[in-house]
Amino acid sequence: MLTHSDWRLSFPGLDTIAEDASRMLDETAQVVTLRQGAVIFGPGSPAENLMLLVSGTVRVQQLSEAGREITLYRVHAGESCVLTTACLLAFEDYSAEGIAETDIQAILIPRAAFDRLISVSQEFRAFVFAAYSKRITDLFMVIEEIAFRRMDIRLAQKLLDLAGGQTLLHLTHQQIAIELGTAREVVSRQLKEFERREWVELSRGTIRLLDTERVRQLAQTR
Amino acid sequence: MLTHSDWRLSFPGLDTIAEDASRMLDETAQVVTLRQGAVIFGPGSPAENLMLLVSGTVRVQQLSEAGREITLYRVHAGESCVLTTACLLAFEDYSAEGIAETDIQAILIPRAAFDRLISVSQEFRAFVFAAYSKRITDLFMVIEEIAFRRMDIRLAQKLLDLAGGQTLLHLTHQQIAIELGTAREVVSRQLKEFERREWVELSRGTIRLLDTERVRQLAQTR
DNA sequence: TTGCTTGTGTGACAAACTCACCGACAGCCG
DNA sequence: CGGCTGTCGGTGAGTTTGTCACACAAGCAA
Repeated sequence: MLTHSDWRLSFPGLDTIAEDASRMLDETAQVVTLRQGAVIFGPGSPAENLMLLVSGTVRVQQLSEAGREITLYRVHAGESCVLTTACLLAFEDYSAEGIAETDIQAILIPRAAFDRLISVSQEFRAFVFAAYSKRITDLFMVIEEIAFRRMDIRLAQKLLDLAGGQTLLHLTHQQIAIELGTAREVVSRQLKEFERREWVELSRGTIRLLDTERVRQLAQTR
Repeated sequence: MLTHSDWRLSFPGLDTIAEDASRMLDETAQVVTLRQGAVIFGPGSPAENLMLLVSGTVRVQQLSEAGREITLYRVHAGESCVLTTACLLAFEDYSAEGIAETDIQAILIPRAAFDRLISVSQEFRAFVFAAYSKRITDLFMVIEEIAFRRMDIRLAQKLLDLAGGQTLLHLTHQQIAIELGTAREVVSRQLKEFERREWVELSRGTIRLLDTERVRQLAQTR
């Protein structure tokens, strides 16, 4: 008997959930679609739901008072935006914000249902805490990177990440600067240096990777 | 009827816990005492318990491969070390480590009991998620600071924090550098500058605050 | 005393950030 | 087509922060 909720199959850990909890999920979860650029949560608009991302990606970023930004992590399809749940249950406001990087499809589980599910289902608890664990270690990595790693290495790494196997990147230097939490000029200068070494080719709004191997070597430098 | 477990009174949120959960806490929780300097969790020794700190403080720090360190946050009496619980349930290893900064007394709640309590008690859930919320916002603040704030401002702030109302600080420059995730020389130079301005008086292993007001003014600069 | 460990001071240089400004490019509109 | 406008990228100059190397001072023990 197949329900309309086969979306659950794409969330490792939720597919094996017990019968009663499963029904509860089906009854309370609602599917939503959001356009690229939509602000999912942020200062002033606290999260009211646990969000499970079915398709698309969400970028979570931190804003500084001076107007600078840094990308903390991304939520991909099959993952959940759990950090909001802490605030979801603790009623505390967030200083970070989540933005739909593409059009997205997501499942929303309201606060009350989340609490009930946590209570009822061991599998759901495991799912939630595993997601927590991943996010928190992500945050630790971000801290380690900005505190201890050189910009050129971080930039090389980020280029590879954002390229995702492709060789063509459609990004402005400013966008990359936000990814790394640095200034646009720093990115421009580093990219120019990479271009001098013939690792990349630059043109307005795009970066072409010419020598992925060299870039990877730099990225893996400790 | 007073049980041996009045420690619970010092944990806001656990004092009002329901009868059955309360009993479960009493039965499974064990009190431990640890000496200053003890490593509570860290790479290689994953946390096996939720820890509630009755007295003393725990410093949680991140180590870099290059051997540098940064203090992420502190757990004080009446707080819990929840971030370990994520890993506790998700079985994932930690890249940070927790160190007893003083002799400490703590309550340990084993993994299985933690899971049961989460399931059974709404109050316990609220307690845990509130603790999560606080830690995560702490981490966000750390990220904002190291990414965007000037060292002199951060140093001023840290001096006030560590002084805690006193005017005498027994710390080496190296220890402060670890707090801020920077190099010892940077701290030395900044402190020397503060001394030239007659905000502090330096001597081997101690710092005396002379003009707390000026230091506070700098710390509050945006 | 002498020697050892640990903590601090400092100069020189490299990396990163800030500020100011300029020119190049794309899109749009007359 | 030409000119306007907003965005994007390049660059020099000055400051802050991080790195390296080393010198010196304070405390402690033999």
